[in-house]
Amino acid sequence: MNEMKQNHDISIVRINSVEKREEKKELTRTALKTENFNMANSTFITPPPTSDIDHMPNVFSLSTPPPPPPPTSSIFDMIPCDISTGGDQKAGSLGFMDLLDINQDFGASASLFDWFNQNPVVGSPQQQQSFVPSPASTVPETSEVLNNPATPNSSASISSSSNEAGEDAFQQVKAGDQEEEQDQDKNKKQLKPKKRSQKRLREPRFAFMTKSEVDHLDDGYRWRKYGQKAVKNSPYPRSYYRCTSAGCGVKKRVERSSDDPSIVVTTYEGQHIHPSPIIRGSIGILADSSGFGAATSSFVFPQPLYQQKDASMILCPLR
DNA sequence: CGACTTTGACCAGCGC
DNA sequence: GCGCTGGTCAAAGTCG
Repeated sequence: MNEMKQNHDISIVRINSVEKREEKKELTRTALKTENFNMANSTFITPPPTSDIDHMPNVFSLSTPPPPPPPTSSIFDMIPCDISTGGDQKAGSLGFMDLLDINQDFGASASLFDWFNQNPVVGSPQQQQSFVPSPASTVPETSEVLNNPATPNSSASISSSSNEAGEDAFQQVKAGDQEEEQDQDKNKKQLKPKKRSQKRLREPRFAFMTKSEVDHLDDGYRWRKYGQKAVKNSPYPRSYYRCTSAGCGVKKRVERSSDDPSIVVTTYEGQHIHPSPIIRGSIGILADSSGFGAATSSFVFPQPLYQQKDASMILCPLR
């Protein structure tokens, strides 16, 4: 429980479903374009030298934070980060969904993905923030999450590569999702000849970093582990999980940061096509009130990781 | 006995 | 073409 009062870190990143290298190049370009968005009140991470950026797994521009949440009946403490003013970050009592402002109005968005789509980086420089990971933060190369674990103020970020190219790619992938799912089903059915001839398109991915003792955080969904691989330049293996719900192709990868073993990097890929089978606490309320978790929701955000005793996190916009 | 994990093998993509 | 790496498969093992 004390951990909840400690510094917590989590960052959430929307990952475009483009090939990793294209991602990297595009995002690098974006970062280079936006790296001068240094604001007086920002927690700005000094961009690395251009030559270093090539070696960075990714760089992201920070998406516009959601509008302030409406009054809520959540049983959780609602102490949302003051996004507009950079106010208190009383993360110790923040629920994960609260931190995400997920129980707020996502409008017509059926999902967080949709919401991200409808809320690209817009507006003033105060709203738009470049986010370039610190060179010291070398999350393993496959990690798409790249905030700085050592970011002061325990700040974390909802980040997205919300540049135009990224949006386009994201939209394209969304449009191709159904097709892809069908292909995946076909692949599953035609198991023996392990042919994956078609170039694999990536589903939209979210990644976040969690300070946690436990590798596999209980997010409310049921997962089946289907693989584990040693990660290059990291003593910690990466685990691969698939959602066990029939027809749900959501995957997640879990790995520990080699730099900070207390940080677990979780990457979600795909969209749940079903509500979470395990509704805890007020998440159901939150889900209902926001449309998240509804059967029609195309993506149900990971559930209350913060409720786990070994997990601690904070989610506030980096500024 | 079903659900899940472990683990070695396989495949695809990419860089050299 | 070859080797490396990430991602996935699937048989075997484990657990409740």
